[in-house]
Amino acid sequence: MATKSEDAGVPADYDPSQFPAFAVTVDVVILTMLSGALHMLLVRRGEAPFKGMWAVPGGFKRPNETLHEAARRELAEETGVDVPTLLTQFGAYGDPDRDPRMNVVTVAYLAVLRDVGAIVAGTDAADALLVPVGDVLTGKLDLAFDHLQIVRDAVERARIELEVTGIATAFVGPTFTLAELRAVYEATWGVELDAANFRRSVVAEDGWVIPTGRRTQPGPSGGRPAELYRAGRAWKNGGPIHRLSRAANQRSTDRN
Amino acid sequence: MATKSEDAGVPADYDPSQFPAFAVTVDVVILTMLSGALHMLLVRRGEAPFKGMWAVPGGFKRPNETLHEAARRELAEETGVDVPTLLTQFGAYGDPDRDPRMNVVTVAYLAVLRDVGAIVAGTDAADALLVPVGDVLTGKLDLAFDHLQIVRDAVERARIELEVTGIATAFVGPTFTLAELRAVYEATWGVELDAANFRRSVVAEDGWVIPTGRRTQPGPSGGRPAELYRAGRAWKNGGPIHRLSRAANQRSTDRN
DNA sequence: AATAGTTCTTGTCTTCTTGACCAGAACTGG
DNA sequence: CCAGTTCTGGTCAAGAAGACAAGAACTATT
Repeated sequence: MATKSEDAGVPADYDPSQFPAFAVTVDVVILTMLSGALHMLLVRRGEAPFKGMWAVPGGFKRPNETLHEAARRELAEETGVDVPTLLTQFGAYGDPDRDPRMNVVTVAYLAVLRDVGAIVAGTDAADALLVPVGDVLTGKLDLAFDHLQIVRDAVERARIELEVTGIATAFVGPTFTLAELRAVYEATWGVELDAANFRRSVVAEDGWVIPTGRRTQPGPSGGRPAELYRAGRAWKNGGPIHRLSRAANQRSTDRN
Repeated sequence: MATKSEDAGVPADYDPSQFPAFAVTVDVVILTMLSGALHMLLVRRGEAPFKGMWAVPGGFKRPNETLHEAARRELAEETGVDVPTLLTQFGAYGDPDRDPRMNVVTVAYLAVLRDVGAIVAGTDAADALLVPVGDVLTGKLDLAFDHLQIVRDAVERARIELEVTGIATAFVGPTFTLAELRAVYEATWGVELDAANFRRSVVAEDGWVIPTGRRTQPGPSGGRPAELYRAGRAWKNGGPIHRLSRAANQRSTDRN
């Protein structure tokens, strides 16, 4: 492959058989819901470059593991969680200058967890931190390397996954109210959804959520107690809630 | 990052600072429409391993180029086309045994072209070939390395791109009939669409296709001559045609 | 030239989904 | 007991999607 040599911009002395060596790392963007807002896990770098800065957790891929195994290992090392509800590869990053030391290509994964707060605090509270995703995206908190771009892509991917796989139940606890579930969509998509219509769509999707029969204690502000549900089966494609209505679709042309 | 060492399965003597070296390659799955069916470009391998077998075109990433630049270079080397209508990264593959010689991590790109047939024939007809994607997916034609999986993922990505970006016009020529455009959807998704309803949806999406006023010559079997359109602007999210109707959505649970 | 066959285009009709909104139910606190 | 809050259930209208029929414009055949 690539045996033609007359193309412009290709150095004549370039010999593909002497391939250049790269370091390969795996970075894992860990998302979770915390008090109604989307949060992510960051770690503080202990070494140069970018020593002391916050970064997405990650590390070198080992020769005898797959990329997915490497991502799972990194996730377990950072949080102790070994079976994430969602662990998806969403991008590879290999700009020549992304690491000042050497040529590093990183493969980025998205993990969605529930109750990561307590876990993280117990594991490595000193140099790990859960921050609102908004603080990262707005630049209030700046990250090492090209990790800002990686986080941007991760969030965009999470938005898509939410729509096409209906993975919202991955964000919440083992039992949840429909209001909690709705908050996942609202925080991730930055929209407001009508509670009544949301309920109708969700329960209509047969088998996606299962009523437990129990109820919550109402919050301090009162209100009717909500019914508790647990997650049913997930969808391969097509969750119950959709971001772009057909009408809004027309108008979404002139956004961004 | 990854400074904890008490986790199970982590060799105690593992030192991340001595990172292992990988070769990084870029593979480009090139899709196009040919006589109503989805086709892809394959090249014959000239060297071991898998010498003589068909494979997805690709090659080593160079230290001073980005992954995207590498993909574009490979595409140009294989087809001579330098400005593809779509060039999207869709996956990274790094299983330890995917290349028997050494540790190779490959980053895979999807390119969608029009009129690639003539171009390819003129460039390197000897060891390049346009084959129906179906022949690859069904295993009628088997590929080197893990390229079958890469092609599977590429096609799945193309299906999604078709829906969310409305990139169908990338497959057809500079001017086209709505029947040709419909064939893109039908071939990619494996469905049949009602011609009347398709037309209605497409022209309703203001600015997506632009009528030229001209008409085609009818085919040998007669028929009313079709109006010719050219591509308008593309969509960032939400094309005019959608794969999963809400009703079909319910039933798509038990597929695959 | 008349007719049949093919393909593209236009129009109608029904069904389903979506979004908006209202009212009742079940709780809290004063 | 009452106001405030939150959840649940219902109605209603606008819009989209799919099925289908019919007309328009061409080729080929008789």
